[in-house]
Parts: sequence; structure tokens; C-alpha cells
Amino acid sequence: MSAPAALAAKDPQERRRRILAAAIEVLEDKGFAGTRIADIAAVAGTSPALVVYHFKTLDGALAEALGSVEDDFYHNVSAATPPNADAVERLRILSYFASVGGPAMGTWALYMEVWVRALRDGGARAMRRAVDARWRHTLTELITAGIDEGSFRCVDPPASALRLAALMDGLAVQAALADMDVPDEEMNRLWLEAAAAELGIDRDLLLAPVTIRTSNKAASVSKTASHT
Amino acid sequence: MSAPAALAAKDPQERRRRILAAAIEVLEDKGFAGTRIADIAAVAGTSPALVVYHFKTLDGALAEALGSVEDDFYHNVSAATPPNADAVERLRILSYFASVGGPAMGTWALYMEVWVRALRDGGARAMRRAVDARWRHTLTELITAGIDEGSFRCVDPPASALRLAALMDGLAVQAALADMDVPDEEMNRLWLEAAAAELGIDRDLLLAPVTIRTSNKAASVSKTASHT
DNA sequence: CAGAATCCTGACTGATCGTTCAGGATCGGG
DNA sequence: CCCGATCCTGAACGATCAGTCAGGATTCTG
Repeated sequence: MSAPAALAAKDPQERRRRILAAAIEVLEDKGFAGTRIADIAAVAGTSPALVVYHFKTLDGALAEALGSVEDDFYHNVSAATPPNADAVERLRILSYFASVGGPAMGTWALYMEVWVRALRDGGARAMRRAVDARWRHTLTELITAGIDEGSFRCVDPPASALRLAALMDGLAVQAALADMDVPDEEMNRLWLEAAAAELGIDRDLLLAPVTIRTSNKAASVSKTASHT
Repeated sequence: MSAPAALAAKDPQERRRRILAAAIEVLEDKGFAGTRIADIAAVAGTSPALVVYHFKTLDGALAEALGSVEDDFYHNVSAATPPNADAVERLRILSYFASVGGPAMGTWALYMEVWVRALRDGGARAMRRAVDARWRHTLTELITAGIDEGSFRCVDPPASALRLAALMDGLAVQAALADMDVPDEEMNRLWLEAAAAELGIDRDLLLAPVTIRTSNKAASVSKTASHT
């Protein structure tokens, strides 16, 4: 419902990419259960048959869309991270992008659906495992880097990563469903406070106002995460 | 797939109750998306048409099943609570029944599905709101009772109830999905520790081993929640 | 430019399921 | 015993979709 259907791409690969983008859009809009091949085709401005032609099956398309969303997340994070950033800054950036109030809204809803599917579907379970492992690995690596720099204190990085990841999930559920309580904006702060306690970081240092550079198309939007 | 289909009940109301029980069983087994009228009918040992006759629609049946599950939870809790129980004991009992490792496993999966549905479906959103409100009200009332007894210290009972409820949700997600980390048995302990901190209760008092009397059919099962 | 590979489409198929319906069984009250 | 209400059933309807297929258009290759 956003792309002008008339604009057909010449390059087949570009067409494929558009379908994938359409799949992501519909997925975030209607969820797994509500996504139809016809919807994706309509948003992409093509025929349902072409979706099947490129992705062989609906589940295949959705799985690839999900993987694409995950890759985008890490890409955005690394694009926003200056080469010389220290561990504290990297932690802040990570928290910003992962927060529901941040750019990842909608993505969390997708992951929640994956969780539910993982209860019964083997493929979804494997996907969740992989996503979780990558996320915890990222945190663990960041923590050990912080220790090496001398700015973090932590006896068991993988365990701390697990706890912090779990907390983030719980907060995300609350924030995504909150009808009014647990405001989105608080998520970032709540998580960083917990991280400060977990990693022995000076609370004020971690929560100090920062500017995150996001590399969005066109203008480079910047947002300040201020400490209430 | 548990009830002998041949045993037909004479009383129509009893028949209806069996169908409801069948709906719960199938729901916990296959989830919302996977539950078919035919499945419920098969488990209940009747025809699909009778399911519709009694509940008018599949969604109606599922909604009533969900409500029944919730009622059962509170019924079980109050049945296991001695009339003279103090706030600390009531808190322990509540935690036991709500823990994923406890009797509520399967129920948590259902609620997770409700959460996801609540993202898009108005009815599910209302249901979640109601369930959440009842749960937080129960916690708030318990907290104020503990304050009156002089065993809890807490400046803002509703806020503490909110935080503890949120933590329980987050832990439930982790435990329900945990392939190995976050063992079920730890949930009870983790939550009680947090409650002890939140409510200013002596940690050892709250975590001391107890025996919960469950009023199950046939033998009265008892389980000791031991503090590692 | 010819032929093949790739890309694309509309029309169709086949399967799944919620729900309806016409009527049969059962039961309770008068 | 009779009659209406309630309870119950098998069969069928109709809607929804994922995926197929035969063939047309376009692009690539030699």
C-alpha cells in the first residue's frame, strides 16, 4: 500500500527485492497468520504467481523476509557505530536500536510471533535459536571487549549476556503490548540501568545523553536519548 | 485424544462441558491457529455440528475455553490456600501456580498466543487487558494485605504489582522457549527473589522450602519447592 | 537474427474448513 | 400419550487460498 504499483522494474533481481520488501511490509502489518500471497503481490505490484515463482513457497518468502529483517538490524547498528567507538558507546547504540521505542518497533512484534510459532513449529524453533544465539554472541563479545578496555566488570560474560537478553525480551513484550503502562521511551533507560548494574558501569556514564547517527535514506535523522 | 469417545453423556450440559474441556485440550496442544472444530469434536467424541450448536462459532468456543482456563487458575490457587494463610505464604502459593515449571505450563503458551493476537485483534486485546487487570489486582491486594500485616514494606503497591507482573511475563517467555537455558524450576525462585527485594521481605523467609497442597482429582499431589 | 533460457501472467485446480440446513432422536410437561 | 422444545447428526455449501500450468513476453547468447 505504499509503492506505486505501476512502476515496474526492469531488472528481475530488483523485482525480486521489491517483492521481498513487500513481504516484510505485509508481515509487519498483518502478521504471519494474516499474510497472503495475494497481499504481497498487490503491494509489490505484481501477480501472485510471480511471488511463487521467485520464492517457491509462501513460507519460503516469509522466512527470507525474516532473515532480511534481522540482517538489516545488524547492518543498521554497525552503520551507526563509529570505527573508534568504545564499549560503552557501542552498548548505548545497541540498546537504542533494540528498544521497542526505537527503529525496531514492528520488528519486535515479528519476533514475538516467531516465539509463539517456535512452540510448535520446528523451523520456527530453529530460526529463533539462531537469532537468539547471534544476539547473545553480540552481547557477549561486547562485554568481553568492555572488560578488556577496563570499563566493564563482569565475572561471567555469557551469563550476563543471557540475563540482559532475557530482560530485553521481557521489556519488549511489555512495551509492545502496553496499552499505556511501560511507555516505550522508558525501555531504553530501564535496560541500560540494568546493564549498568550487571556490568559494573558507572550509571551516569551509561545514561548520559548521546546522539545516535542513523544512516537512513535521504536525510540523516538523529535522535537524542535523554536521561529523564 | 484422551477421553474415550464412546462414553456419551446423557446430560446436555455435561456434554457441553466435555466439549469445552476438549477445546482446552486441543488449544493447549495445537494452539489457536491449529485448532479445528473437527479436532475438538473428535476429542469430545461428538460431531463438529454439535460444537457449533453449543458455542455458535469456533471463536466463541475458544474464547470461552480461555476464560475457563483463567478461572481454573484462580480456583486452584484459592483451593490451595489455607484460610489462615498469611501474605508471605499466599505469595509463595501464587508464585508456585504461576510458574511455568508449575501446573500452569501450557497455560503460558496460550497467553503468549493471546499477546500476539492482541497486537492486531481487538477482541484479544480486550481479553488480555482483562486478564492482566485481574492479575495485577490480585497482586496489589496481596501486597497491601502484607503491608497491613507488617510483613511487607512497599511505598506504591500498584507499581510494585506492575513490575512483578512484567517480570513474571518475561520469565515465562524465556522459560517456555528455553531450549536449555533458564530452566523451568528456576522461575519460581527468580521471581520470589525479585519479590523479596521489591517488597522488603526477608529473602530466606520467602524462599524457605514449603509444601503446596494441590487439590487434584484422585491423589492429592504435593510438591516441595526447595531453595537451591 | 535465431533459438534458448529466463521471466512473467491469468486462469485454473484441489484441498481445507467454518458454517448451514433439513430432518431425526430424545425428553419434559400437560 | 402427545406435542413442542431441546438436542443432535450427516451431508452439503461456499469461501478462501496456496500452489500449478500452459503459454506469452522478454532477455540473453552464440
